[in-house]
Amino acid sequence: MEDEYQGLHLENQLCFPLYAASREVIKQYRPMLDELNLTYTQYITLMVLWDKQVLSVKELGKILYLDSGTLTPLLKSLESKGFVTRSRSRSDERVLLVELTPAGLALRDRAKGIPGQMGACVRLSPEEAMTMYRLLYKLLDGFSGVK
Amino acid sequence: MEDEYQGLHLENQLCFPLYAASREVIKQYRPMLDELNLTYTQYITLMVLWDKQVLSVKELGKILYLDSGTLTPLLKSLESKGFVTRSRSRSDERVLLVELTPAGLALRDRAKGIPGQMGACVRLSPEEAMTMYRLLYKLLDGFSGVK
DNA sequence: ATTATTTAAATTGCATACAATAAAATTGAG
DNA sequence: CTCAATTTTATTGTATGCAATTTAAATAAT
Repeated sequence: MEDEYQGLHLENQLCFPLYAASREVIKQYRPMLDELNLTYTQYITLMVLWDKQVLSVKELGKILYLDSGTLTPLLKSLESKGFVTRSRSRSDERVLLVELTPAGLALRDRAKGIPGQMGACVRLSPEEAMTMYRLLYKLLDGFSGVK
Repeated sequence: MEDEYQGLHLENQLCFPLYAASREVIKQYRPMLDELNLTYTQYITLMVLWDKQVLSVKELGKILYLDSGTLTPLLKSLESKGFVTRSRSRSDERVLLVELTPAGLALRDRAKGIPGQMGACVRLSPEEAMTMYRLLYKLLDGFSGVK
């Protein structure tokens, strides 16, 4: 006796725990990020900038899987907080360059304890975390270009 | 030579591929769900109702990890589309009961191919998918109650 | 029974996400 | 060169997410 709707049960989905876990993890960040006056999306945006210093919206979007519809207001918010500057490229006026300010750079020091704190509240062994990491990237990579 | 900001690199995060993969997976659903006039969140809500038929907002929220701030407008939208009814419980007027309509039930038939289609576009072996599934639930369970 | 507490939804306000469209600048074909 | 196609952001509109507050109903304590 087959259940023709077998696939349509929440507990048989991979997408659902992915979606739920993503949101729960982001919730765990909140108390830490509140102290820095950052949201999670702003935090990962700064994480990219701490590495690169200057970046176009396009490049940022490619790295974060976000488009200008999300990034434009987010970057304006980071700008209003004094963490980044936004300016047009001289060589191509279409391109908006996002650059870290000294205040934005200084935030890195206040944020450096966060990964450790998050690691502590995730109940996965290092091996499990690494396995999940690899599988998540494999899943992500599997979508690229297929759009 | 230690990098004191080692933890603050996007590629060293578990949260980021989780967040990105979740959104990319949900994007893959869109063309299929558009045909049913459903969003992803509405889809998983119906998935619960296809199992239970009647449920309070509270119970639904517990299952989906969502609160009334998200569910109230979502359920009103599903109601306006004719897929669910919303009514107060007789025995406790605080409780709002959500119930599937015949049209909502009928959607299940049009949706039954979706899990298979999604499975096909996820480039993970069954074993990998199962491993990820288990790890995601382990991660999720690790947060319960720690709030 | 009356009041204080608790509980379930709804509401409010803010910040994403993202599709679709628009606007401005650049590039490329003829 | 010149105009059409392309590229990069910005804007618009819709739908979440979620913290915080409010409202209404039920329960508990006295």
